[in-house]
Amino acid sequence: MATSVRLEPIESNFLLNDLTYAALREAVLEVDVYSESADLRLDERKMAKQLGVSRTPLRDALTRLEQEGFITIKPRRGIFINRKSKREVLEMIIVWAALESMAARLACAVATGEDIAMLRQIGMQFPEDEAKANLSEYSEANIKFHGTIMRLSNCQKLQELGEELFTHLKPIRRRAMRDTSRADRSVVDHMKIIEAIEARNEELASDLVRGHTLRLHDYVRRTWKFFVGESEDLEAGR
Amino acid sequence: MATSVRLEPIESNFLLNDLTYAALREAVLEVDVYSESADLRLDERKMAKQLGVSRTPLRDALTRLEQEGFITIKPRRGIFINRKSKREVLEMIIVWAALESMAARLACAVATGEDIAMLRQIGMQFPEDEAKANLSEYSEANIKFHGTIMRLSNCQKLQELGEELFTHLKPIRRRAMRDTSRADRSVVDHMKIIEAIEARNEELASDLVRGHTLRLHDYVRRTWKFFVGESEDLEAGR
DNA sequence: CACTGGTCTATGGTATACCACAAAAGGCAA
DNA sequence: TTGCCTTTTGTGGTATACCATAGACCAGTG
Repeated sequence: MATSVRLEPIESNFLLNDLTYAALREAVLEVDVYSESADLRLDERKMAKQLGVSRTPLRDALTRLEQEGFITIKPRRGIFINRKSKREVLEMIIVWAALESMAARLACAVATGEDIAMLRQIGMQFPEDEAKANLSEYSEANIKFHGTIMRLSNCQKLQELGEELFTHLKPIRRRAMRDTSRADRSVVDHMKIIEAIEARNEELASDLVRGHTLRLHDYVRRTWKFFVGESEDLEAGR
Repeated sequence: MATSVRLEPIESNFLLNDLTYAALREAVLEVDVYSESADLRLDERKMAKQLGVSRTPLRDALTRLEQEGFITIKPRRGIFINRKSKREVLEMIIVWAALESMAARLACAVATGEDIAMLRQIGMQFPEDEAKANLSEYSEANIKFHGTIMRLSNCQKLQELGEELFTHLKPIRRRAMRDTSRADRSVVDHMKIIEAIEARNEELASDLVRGHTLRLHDYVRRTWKFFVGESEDLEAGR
């Protein structure tokens, strides 16, 4: 028998279309779509040259991004990064509320004690007063908190959809970050949510989560302006 | 001035990739993926020839279908139609429950009297006893009923996601159709839901809708077998 | 016969040439 | 100058040739 050497499987996901997709997606998400002057037009051939790939894998990536709703491809006209209207943002928040409140309900039923303990740990990372100070760090913990609730539901589909929504709201969050006024209230809300889940109170946990997110909805609805000329009425669910 | 005739814009969405996508999607949905013998392998070049297009628009369509989760493309291996595992189906039902219960809640707040009247009309189309008899027709009305609730929420995103889920569950519904035992219970549930929405009782409407859908979840969980060898434990949210 | 290593074939990935159409630019008559 | 028509240019769409690799196949060897 031959000598056997120890080898790890070599995993080179060297598919240009995947790499291109990843690069492009990140780039698109970085664009500050909410400045009036932002250039939302993408040049296919130019990008291909920049990335050093041909148009084919690039177009593959573009197709995916279009389907995910990040861009719009207008035949023979151009490729454009999508702005989300206020209405769309509000609707996404509503969907998020629907998903997360269901997740909280499931978490009450299926999460282990340790998982819930972890949730508490994350939620308590920043006491009320610290939250306002280190807003950026708190924001991280905040994201993690909500992500954890999704995870505790033990329902992958719920999680996936949540993450997708989250990605779409990323440019929004960047903007929301400056808003310090909401941080304190969040901390209190989170504590109550943790307690409800610890008590395995499905009804309460679900209500609290929904209420928490819908308060964000209301806040954005009342205080945010998006673009000049954008219709102010006809808002989601109102 | 020349005579001006009235002309509708000729919308020849003559983009091969779109047409290909539509055709392919329909074809894939028609495949009875739940027969053991079904051929889940797709031949790219062959399909291109059959459709009379080149591989390019076909691959575009395939990319989209893959992202929607209908197929999986394995580089240098082949293209395969996805089967949904029991777990996935159960998870989709849960997500559906989350979305529709939120929709019902919103409907209570924003739906017009006429809209609700329409909902009642759809819901009452088949009295309890008729439902079992014309199962196929009832199924149509049933779908319409739930779709209407989504619509009354006046939240497009909720609607879109619902429809997407619905499409994925299509092969499942085909199979569920034969199941007559659940029809009668549904009719009663629907009536209660209508009444709750008419009373603008958000809490109740939401609870009833969720309960209704989760009952389907439980039913599928307990009674359906998918494939031999598929794990019976580790089910969604249990 | 079992096994090893090379080779062939099928398949998805990639590059590229070309096409059709839209919009802009240019030209020309009134 | 104005309005209409032609030309040009830029864009995404499509076809196709070629490439790299997974896995089947096959032939030689012990």
